[in-house]
Amino acid sequence: MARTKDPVVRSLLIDRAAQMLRTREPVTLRSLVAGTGVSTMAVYTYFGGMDGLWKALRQEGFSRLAAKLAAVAMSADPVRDLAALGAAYLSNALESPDLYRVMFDAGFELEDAAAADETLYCLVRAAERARETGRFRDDVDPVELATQSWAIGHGLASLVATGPLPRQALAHGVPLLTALFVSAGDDPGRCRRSIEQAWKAVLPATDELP
Amino acid sequence: MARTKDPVVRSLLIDRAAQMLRTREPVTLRSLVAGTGVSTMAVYTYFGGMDGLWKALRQEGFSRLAAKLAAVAMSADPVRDLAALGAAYLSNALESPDLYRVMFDAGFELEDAAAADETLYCLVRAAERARETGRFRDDVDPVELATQSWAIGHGLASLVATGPLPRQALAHGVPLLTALFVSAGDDPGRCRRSIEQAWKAVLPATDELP
DNA sequence: CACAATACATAGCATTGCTATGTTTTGGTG
DNA sequence: CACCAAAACATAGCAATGCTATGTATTGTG
Repeated sequence: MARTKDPVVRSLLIDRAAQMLRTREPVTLRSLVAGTGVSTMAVYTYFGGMDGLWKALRQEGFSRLAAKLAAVAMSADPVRDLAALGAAYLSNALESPDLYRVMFDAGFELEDAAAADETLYCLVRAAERARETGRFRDDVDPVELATQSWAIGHGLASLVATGPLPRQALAHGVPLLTALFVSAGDDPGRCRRSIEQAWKAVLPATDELP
Repeated sequence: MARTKDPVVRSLLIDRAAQMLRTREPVTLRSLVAGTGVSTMAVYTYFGGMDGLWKALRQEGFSRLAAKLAAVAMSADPVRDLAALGAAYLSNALESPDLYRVMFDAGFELEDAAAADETLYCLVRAAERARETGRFRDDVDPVELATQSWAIGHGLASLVATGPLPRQALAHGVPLLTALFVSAGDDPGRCRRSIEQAWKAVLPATDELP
């Protein structure tokens, strides 16, 4: 027996905040609602304050990342797929670096932690397939290998997104992932071919080191 | 024919800001100068504003990191030294994670960019030595290998410092660096021994995966 | 229809970073 | 040594920020 929240307002605010991040406008309480017709109180009824908005924005970032990873077509070559997921991760991070920074900001509190797990499990499943098809050794733990791939991807994405490394440095992902997958048991030549193939399909712009 | 700045005040403010970061107190203009006897204007005469303070704080973070890396004793085993530098990097980042986050915040503007280069050159020199002593192949570019080591270290440090991974995940550095250095030509068994030796000397707390 | 719970709008508060204004110190110069 | 201008220093006040308190309007339910 009360008024119900309008989900349109909620997603409108999140989308607008993401857009303001992309255009580098400072996202403040008043600038966020300016022009939308809603008042500042909306941020409190829907998110409980600015902190809640940032948390929801992190969630949105992980949801978009999960969608990008889910859109990567799996093939008969699980190592290629693993590299394609890594390249998609980098592509997503560099496509909207400010949202990526927000995703990994302090606290790392998410409304739904399953979204972050989902992104990791994409990698875990590909690693499992690589082990089942004999590309990786039997003693390789898919979760650990996926975590290590994540560390490589996040390291490159973060260093490029925050400035110290240029965009072309993303190409370091090829030798790094090759080294990791070869250490997991894959044949060096075959591994390199799988990875380079995936890289050019997903990150065609940055396929050469400076 | 004017008054000169007192360098003591400058370093006092930087040290106090670093201390407040460590104790998780919010670093604001007024809270920073509270209790120090100096007024808020000091932040403007010495740093030109809060942005300048953050920039100086980034510089301080890189200076401390450079000191930590310089304190790592070099040995006759360049691969061990390279791993020891990586472990020291992780150790420094996790010792004061808030300062580490500030170092890689937006913009990445430094007062003296040479400090950041210095940290990378520590790794480059070790990689060069590894190549000269035959541990790495001749076609290995020391700068590229150092950059790739940096990406691994930053990825792990960032994921642990911001929350998603637990402290024990730093141990992933061992298999990751091993994979990278083996891909550079080092003998697998010898490489693993060199890295584990360095790891236990610098990061004795986190030498096992969960 | 009536009511109460909740969304929504407005106004005001404490705090933030910053600037304008005045005061004091100090380093070079005749 | 006396002078003075330039710069450090102190204080007050401003616009903007996030938040809360208060009042109004809306709507789902009995």
